[in-house]
Formats: sequence, structure tokens, C-alpha cells
Amino acid sequence: MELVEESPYRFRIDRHDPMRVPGVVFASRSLLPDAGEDRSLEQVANVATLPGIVDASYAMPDVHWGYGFPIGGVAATDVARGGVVSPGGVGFDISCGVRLLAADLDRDGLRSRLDALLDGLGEATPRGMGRGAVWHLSNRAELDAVLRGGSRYAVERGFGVQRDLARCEDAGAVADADPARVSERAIERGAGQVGSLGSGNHFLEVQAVEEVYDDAVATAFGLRPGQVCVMIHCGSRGLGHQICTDHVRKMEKVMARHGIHVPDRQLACAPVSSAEGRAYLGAMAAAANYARANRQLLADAARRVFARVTGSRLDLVYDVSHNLAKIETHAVDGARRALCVHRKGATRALPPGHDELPDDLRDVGQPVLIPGSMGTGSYVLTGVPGSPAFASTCHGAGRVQSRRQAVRAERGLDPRAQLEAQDVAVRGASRRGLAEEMPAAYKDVSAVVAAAEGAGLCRRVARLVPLGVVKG
DNA sequence: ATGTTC
Repeated sequence: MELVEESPYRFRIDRHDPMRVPGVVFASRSLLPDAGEDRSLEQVANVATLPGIVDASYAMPDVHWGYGFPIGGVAATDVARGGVVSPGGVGFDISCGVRLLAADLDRDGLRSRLDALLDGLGEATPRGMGRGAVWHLSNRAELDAVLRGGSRYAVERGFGVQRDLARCEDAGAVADADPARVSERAIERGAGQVGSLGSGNHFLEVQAVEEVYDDAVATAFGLRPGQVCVMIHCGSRGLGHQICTDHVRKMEKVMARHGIHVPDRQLACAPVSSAEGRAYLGAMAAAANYARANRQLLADAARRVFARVTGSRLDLVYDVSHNLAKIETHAVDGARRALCVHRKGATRALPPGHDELPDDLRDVGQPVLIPGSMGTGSYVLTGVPGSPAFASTCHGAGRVQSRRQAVRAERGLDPRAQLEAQDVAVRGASRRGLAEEMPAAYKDVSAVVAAAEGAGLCRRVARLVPLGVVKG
């Protein structure tokens, strides 16, 4: 894969047939994937062949190999010009994302109660493969209300406050969810998992604000140095996974009929305006609402534990997805166009002044939440005006080792002891699960964030460090 | 990521 260095944080893959647009990779030289180990840059070029794609197939600094699209990929297609939507451009964990809450408590004030707090959070947070959830919905009507209402429905039911919704992407629920496009099998898988963390890289962490880079923006976000926070990273569990599987299969069958040919069958797609495209978007929106309700319920459970153990309140800073496709209006060649923006392992980053921001964030931009790898720091960023890639930035550290490689690297070592030696307490999680998520399996999140800022995608606001982690 | 290979 030939890369042309355009600037210190921007590389180009020149367009060659059958690419419709070039590829653009935002990264430093040292963050670029190793072609021998990771074929994600080939995936960037493959995405550039999709019908209706505009500008470029983009990769964020945390790019790595994924299903069809790379993780850390952004691609927008022009809806009115045959643009497609591809489930692989969203990923299996639809609307996986991050929620950050800030306590009215400083880390010094928490020290003596941290163990009790983590015990309480560990007990109150359903986690792991399958099993357990805050809600178990046995009837389809109530699950449909979750799929339509997302965090709004959870708040209506008493699991949160109105102010939370102002600090959620889409005010807590994506419009145009169509539960009728969600299979019975997906419903069955999701019914018992509403309000559960899952496993893998998902977590609930107690963190502290270690460093603030912009006082005014941090203050507007509700963050100050030394403050205790809770970060929740999870998604749509088995429901989103099943929806992705179902709709990839349907699209594989009809792609030829739509005259679409792709270099990798994992890029299965259909025109946004086709029946199959609309069906996927309706089901995807339902899964997105499920993921938002999921984070709302876990946050509510964490609030109850915080109140009981510390007497402290938790205020929502923001909730944002990093696996989603959205119909958005952007300028293309000087004209406003309706685009289907796929962000897979990429976070929307609205700049100051954007009309989708709540009033109290209008002047500072959208909080962008970047979870680091387990036991390392996390970041809060904000959007910047005139950024490339349709107001998107990175989503995390980005894997450099496969799960299998990570487990092998930890053989004979004790991952829990290593974390505790770094003063990070752990609740839950299998030994294998921890081994898969050790920092050595990931890029350096600070380098990723620095490259994203250097590329003009976002700006740093604060860095958070972990005090304790609850894992699946 | 995932009832971890329908």
C-alpha cells in the first residue's frame, strides 16, 4: 500500500481503480499500522470503492483491522447520488460508545472509600458474556419502547433526570428507529441484556481528572483538576450483533441486483434509498437506542452506589457513540448535501457553534470521550471548526495485538497483579479477559490523541487517570 | 464486539 505523506499527520493513498476517491490516513508515521501484521490500510482503499462515496475514505490515528471497514474508519456517501449504507461501516456493536459522569468529589476525598465504592459498583454492574442486566424485558412492547426511546425512555421510567438528555448525542434517542426491522432472534438476544456491560474492551471505570489543557472548555463541560469521574464504555450487546448479522446477509443477496460490486464481501451494502438500505438504517437506529438506554441504566446504577457510599452526585458530562451511520448535511464541493456518514471506531466531534449542541455547550463544542486501554489514561476532547472527515476524530487507543496475541504475551504473568501494582483496582473480569485488554495490546492513547489534534480533527481538553475498573 | 465457529 503506497502512502504519500502530505503533512506530519496526514497520509494519502492515491486513487487507483476501482477506487472512486483517494484514501486519507490521519496518523504519525509511528502510528501507521504495520502492513505485515494488519491489513487495515487495504481496507481503507476497499472502502473507497463504495458507490456514492464523497471526498475520501478516511482513517483515524487508532485505525486497525476490522470486519470489511477498518476500525477507525470514516466514510460518507451522497444519499441522492446512489450512496450506500454498509453494516460493516458501523460494526457489529452498533452505537457502542462512551458516557462520562463527573462527581462533586475530589480524589483525595474518595481515597478511604474507594474500595467500598468499587465493591458496590462491581455488584451493581451486570457484566460478562450473556448473563444478567438491570432490566429484563420479557414482552416485546416494552422492548420496542426501548428501541424507539433510548435514554429518553429510561429517564421517563425514572432512571435518570431530564438534564441527562441535554448531554446525550441526539438528546438520548435516534429518530427513525424501526423495531419492525429487528428480527425475533435479535429481540430474544437483547431482551435480557438491557443495562449490562458485556465483555471485551467494555468497562466501567472510576477515574480522576489528572490534567486540564483548556480551563474554559473543561469548566463548561463540568470538569476540574482532581475531580472524580465515572466512564462507562459499552454498546448494544447481542441485539446489535444480531442486527448486523441479519442485515449483512440480506444485503449480500441483493447487492448484484442493485448493480453493486465490492472487492470484499464484508463490504456488503445497499443504496440508502433502497428497501434494504432503509431497513438496515431503521434496525440500526433501534440498536442505537438500545445502546443509549443501556448506558443510561448503568449510569443510574452507578449513581445509586455513589450516593450510598460517598454521598456524592454524578452529573452527566456527555454520552457519544463511536459506531454509527448518520444522515447528516455537509458541504461537498461547495454545496450542502445529505450524506450517510459511517463512523466505525470514530467519534463525532461537533465544533463550537454547531446547532445540534445544547445551549450550554454551544460556544465550546461537543465533548468527545476517548477511553484509553485498561489501566492507562483516557481523554476528553472537543470538536474544532473546519476539521476534515465530516466532524469526526479517533475513538480510543486502537489495538495492535489480536486477542490471541495478547493472551500469549501475558502467559505466565498475572494481569490483575500488574494493574494493582499501578494502583488500579480491578473488580470482575476473567484472567483471560484481562490479558486480552492489557495496555501492551494497544497503541499509546496519548500518541493517538496527539496525532488527532495535530491533524486538525479535535483539541484536547482534559486527561483522566483510572482509580479502579469494573470489567466483564 | 458476540449465547467467543449457524
